[in-house]
Amino acid sequence: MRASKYLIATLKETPADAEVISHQLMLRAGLIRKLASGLYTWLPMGLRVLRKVEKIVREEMDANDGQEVLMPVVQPSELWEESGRWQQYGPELLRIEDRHQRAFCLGPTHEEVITDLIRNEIKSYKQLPATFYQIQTKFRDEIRPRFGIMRAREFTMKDAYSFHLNQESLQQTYETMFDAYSRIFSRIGLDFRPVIADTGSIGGSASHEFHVLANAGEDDIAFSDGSDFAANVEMAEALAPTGERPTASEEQQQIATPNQHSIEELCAFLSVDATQTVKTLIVLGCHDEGTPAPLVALVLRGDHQLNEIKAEKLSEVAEPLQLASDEQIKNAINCKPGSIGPCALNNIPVIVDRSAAHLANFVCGANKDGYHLSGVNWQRDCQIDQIADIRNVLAGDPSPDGKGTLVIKRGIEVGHIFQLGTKYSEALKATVLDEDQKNTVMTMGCYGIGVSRVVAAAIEQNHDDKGIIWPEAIAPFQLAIVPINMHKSEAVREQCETLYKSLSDKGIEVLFMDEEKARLGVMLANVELTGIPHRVVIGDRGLKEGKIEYKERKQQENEEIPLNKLETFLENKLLC
RNA sequence: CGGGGCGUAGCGCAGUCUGGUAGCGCACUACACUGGGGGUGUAGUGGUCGUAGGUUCAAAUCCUGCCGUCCCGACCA
Repeated sequence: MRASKYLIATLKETPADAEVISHQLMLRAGLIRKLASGLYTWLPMGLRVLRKVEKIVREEMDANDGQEVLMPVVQPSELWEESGRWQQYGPELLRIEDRHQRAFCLGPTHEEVITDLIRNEIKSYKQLPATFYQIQTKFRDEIRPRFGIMRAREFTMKDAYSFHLNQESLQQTYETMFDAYSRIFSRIGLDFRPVIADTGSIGGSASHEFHVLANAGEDDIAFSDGSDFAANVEMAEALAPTGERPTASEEQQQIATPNQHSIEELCAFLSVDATQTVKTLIVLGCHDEGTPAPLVALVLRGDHQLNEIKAEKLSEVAEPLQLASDEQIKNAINCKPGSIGPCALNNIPVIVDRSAAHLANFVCGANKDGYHLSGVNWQRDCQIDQIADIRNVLAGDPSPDGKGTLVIKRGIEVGHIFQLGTKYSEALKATVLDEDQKNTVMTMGCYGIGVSRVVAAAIEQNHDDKGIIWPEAIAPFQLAIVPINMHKSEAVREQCETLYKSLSDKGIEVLFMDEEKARLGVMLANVELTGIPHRVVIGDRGLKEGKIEYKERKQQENEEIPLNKLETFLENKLLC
């Protein structure tokens, strides 16, 4: 490609509304432009990168018996009514009407459509297992689109769905996909980790996320330093403290604590450590529609944070988790939220986190405004109805597999695989005839990759103060040819043209900075900003000495390559 | 959904408090000089000041509504 015929839309200054580095660099390098909140146009340079990611994903899916299809973005509401998600999904599902006032939505995911297709097309167990995938535009009306392409409303996703006669078959394909995903992200050149994950709104049982480790990530990932355990913090189990609970040695006392509400304030006021305190959260319990919600108390050690996902999974707790209002608390306990404790809560069930349950002689609210209790002990002073794991793990906690301690890092979720089971096949009655001529509901898996998000994640992980440093596998171009004073030197022009033609003919993707009179500094800055992995600078001075200057984007130093060996040198570097 | 910021040329911003000719830098066009890391000069192109209404002789500027956009929060217990 010749730069003179290519839109190199680089910006000198960082657009004011870009917060994270990948968003800034994608705008500055001229990969994307914003159309509206969460909606982006891919410019030529950016689209080349996106297509390369797609190509790698496609190759690995094809290599594992994935069959590519392409489903519509617009989907009829009837299918979503059938699966129950028309009600469940909430405002993230963008609903629209056609001219006949028929309801449709823009597809945020395609379980319904693929299941509908397959129930009509696959009738026999002999056709199973089968995996179908597409690389396609998804739309999710996010509460808060942010970080550019990282959390956009419209984005490119690879979604795959597998169909099976039974769980064993699903398990096999799940493992195949797990390996395929690992190969995909390795080939792209990312530092990633597969982690145990929650299934969220897609539903199902087993699930892994693939995370690219980067500070801009929106998820916390817990790793063991002593094994390969890795899980999303949402899912990482917090083990019960070992050993016996210390014995009760203090008497319970009521202390006046005027205007001390938060754990921090309280600890400072009483000079106690947060680990010797207990906080009590009042949430709504499970209830039938129309009846008033009962209350449930969740008790945590003062320095711990409630894990909403874990709490929601308790049968006593309403899903989604909802904190009781100040008024509900006032009515039931007759105090403000800042003074609640687990003692004498009348009929409110008390669910205690494992760590909090292990405390003795602790401090908690007195259920009376302006007072706390000290020297409190379980059983002696207050009841435990249930002990459960309801907190987030912290760095330094023991690993749930018993080996090592946990470290917490930020991750960008780029892939997610699920064992769906029969959630959708049952709802949509997707069955096949099995060996015994019985109708059997198919078992399903689904597998997603945020293709456009991968591009942003790659930049988060690979950049410096000059711009992007693309992994070779997804760089928009492999090599940039930068001439010096080409309009004044026929020799330079000839050398550049020859090299450009020869390498291009061999299939190497070359960007030839052929613009007349372009200044060297500008060209080099653009080549660096756009992250092209290799470059040669060709000028009269070097030609006279029979040398060409070569530099790799990720290296600091130039190399001098003898002119007569240049082509071989570059072919060795760039031809796979 | 709650809170806050911002909206003036493609980008980055000043001007708004205290109403009176629409500004600066980058980019872009032409020419000249320069020519091994975003160079210099001269001359230019480009703006319904987000939008609707109000106050006023006069509104980018004051008032009101709306829209857009970005950030933070949604755990005092």
